Amino acid sequence: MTAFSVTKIISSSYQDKLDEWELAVVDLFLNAASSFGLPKSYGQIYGLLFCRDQSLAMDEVMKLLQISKGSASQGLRALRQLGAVSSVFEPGDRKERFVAEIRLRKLVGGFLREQADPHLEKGVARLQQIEGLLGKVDGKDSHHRGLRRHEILSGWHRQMSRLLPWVKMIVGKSDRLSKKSSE
Amino acid sequence: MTAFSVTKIISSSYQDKLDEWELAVVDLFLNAASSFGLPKSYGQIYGLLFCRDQSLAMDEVMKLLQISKGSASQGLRALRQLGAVSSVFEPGDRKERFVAEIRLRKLVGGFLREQADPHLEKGVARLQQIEGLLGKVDGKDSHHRGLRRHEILSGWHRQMSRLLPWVKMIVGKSDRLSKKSSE
DNA sequence: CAATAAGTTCAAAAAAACTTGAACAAAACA
DNA sequence: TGTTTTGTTCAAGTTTTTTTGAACTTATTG
Repeated sequence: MTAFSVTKIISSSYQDKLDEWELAVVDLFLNAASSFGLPKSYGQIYGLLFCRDQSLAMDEVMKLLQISKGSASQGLRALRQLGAVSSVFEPGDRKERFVAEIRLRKLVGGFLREQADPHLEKGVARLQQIEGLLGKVDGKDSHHRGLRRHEILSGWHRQMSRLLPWVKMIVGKSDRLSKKSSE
Repeated sequence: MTAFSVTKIISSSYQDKLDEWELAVVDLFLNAASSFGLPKSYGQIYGLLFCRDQSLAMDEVMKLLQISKGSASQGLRALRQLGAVSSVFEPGDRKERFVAEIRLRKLVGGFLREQADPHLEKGVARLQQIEGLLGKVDGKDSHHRGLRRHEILSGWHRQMSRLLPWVKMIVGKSDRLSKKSSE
């Protein structure tokens, strides 16, 4: 390897420890990830990338956060799938490098697409299953009760389906506060 | 104890096993609870009560779902706290009995109040903490970057604070589908 | 082509979350 | 007041989830 590869040059411009405020931001996202039902390491990784102007490669993420190769690899993949992170390739470098998506609308949209939408789809199947089971029910009383519950659940499902598009619309429609594209 | 206490009379009108469709509904709520970050047993308990017209007492919930005293007690308490379940006292009975809240707006409202609102409040504190740490930062570069990130996070916080009231409004504002108050 | 580098996979270890049940407290009864 | 019923608490056990790291695949370099 050349003594002055792009990797070396770029890497050398980073410290191997975080500023205190960066640690606080990473911790903030760690907690946020937890409460969204995502692994903490995802939050840490996103938080780190969120703090940085320059893209980071996987090994830098590992070193800065002191997490394993496996966590870094899986976390970055999942975050990209969610649209929370995107990868860039610096020309002349083998490594894949990552940057955080900071437009809230994109983040919320990705989360809803990957987490909420699948649940709604499974909901349809479940409602049909319940409908099926209501056929072979013993008592007439229970059957009637079941039908009423099925109607209620269908109504909820419909309302949730209506709500999600609104959420996607509302988030990110406000006046700009910060200068650059934080939506 | 009197041979014909109210408890005995009420209890005897219940089977000790669920209909198939009820099992499916319980399972549906078990999964729903998981994906909202709540323990599965909370979902089961809510699902059971959701199926029933009559209120159930804790021991009946335990028997029907085959869960422990501890789970039943904690689950019912948490669900009441969330506004997903309310308790009623049949006159002349010592036991506390429970019914499910089936108005979606109440459910969503309770969930947001108990889960989302606290996070937003903690968020304020965290933003202040970060602001504080930005004071004692070494490099001028990092300081500037930190300020920009703080602005972004503040913007997100503001937007989320705006979103929640909308969600509470939108859910439950639709035309009625079922006859009785399922909102 | 061998050697090196980047990234993925997955079984096992570690950590976190949930459930259980026995001991305890509080209230109602007789 | 002593007994019984109802409900809570929490340490220990169980289950689930997350993380780790060694082995592996793929791609690049010399």
